[in-house]
Amino acid sequence: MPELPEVETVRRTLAPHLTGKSIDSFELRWHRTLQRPSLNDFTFAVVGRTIVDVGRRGKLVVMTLDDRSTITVHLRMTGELLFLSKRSSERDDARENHLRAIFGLSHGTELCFYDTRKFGKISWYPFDPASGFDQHIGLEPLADTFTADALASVLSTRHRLLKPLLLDQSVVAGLGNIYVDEALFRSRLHPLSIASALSHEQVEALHEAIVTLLSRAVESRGTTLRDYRSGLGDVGSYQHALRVYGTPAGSPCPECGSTLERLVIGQRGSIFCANCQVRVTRD
DNA sequence: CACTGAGCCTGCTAGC
DNA sequence: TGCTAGCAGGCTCAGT
Repeated sequence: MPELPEVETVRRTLAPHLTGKSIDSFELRWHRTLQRPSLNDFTFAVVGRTIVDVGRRGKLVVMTLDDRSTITVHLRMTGELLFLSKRSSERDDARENHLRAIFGLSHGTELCFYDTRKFGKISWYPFDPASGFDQHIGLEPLADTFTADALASVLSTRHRLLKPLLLDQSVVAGLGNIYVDEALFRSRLHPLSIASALSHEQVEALHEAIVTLLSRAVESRGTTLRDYRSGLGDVGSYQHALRVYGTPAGSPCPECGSTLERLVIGQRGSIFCANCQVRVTRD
């Protein structure tokens, strides 16, 4: 499942190939992949424009066009954005039925959006600093502005369970189930802790864990458990560095050896060590 | 404000 | 071997 490091890797691999290319055509093969606006309006807005930047905000890939409007792509669970240097002839025939959208680009290239489970979304937003695509996106964990104090200020007012709060994209952007479980394990915090009850030292440990984890995962070009590929089709390698995610409940904790537990918290499977990870509930 | 559950989807797997 | 039921997961929306 692509989270921040995977999306950042997609962005980095696509950027040199997409920047400066113009969009010659757009083909939509699954209508719900296009979130907004309508197909007619989307096509009118993007065809003929040039891509001037490929950025990222949280888990969104953000392509800025020459009129400052933006195309955003959310990969959700199984989405893949692949750049192909030879239009259609390089496509994988076996996956043709998972191909949801195709941007025909200049120089005979194309950008394909594959998405097995059809959860991924493509949107277009006109340039508008007052109501852009990122109105409800929270702190950006790899930005300079993401400090321990900034994290403390968003946690301190929230009387919510820590894990669902960290998964909330309007609070911190880019974390998903894998990196939240890993960050909580590394910072020795129990997923059922109450966010507002954390001490400043505990927030600092959590901040340090998030930043270190995401930075290293980006360096490893992301985590490939099953579907994830970069913009050029390569797998990541951070799955080898995961400490608890993907481990079956009942396995020994890699830190203390006691039994790892699994709970469903906020409708998400969660793996943790009740011995290492302290449950902070006193507010 | 915080939380829960349904819905969106398909492929994999456990169990028969 | 072949079948089915259940699970996985990010996010949105409706309801409590």
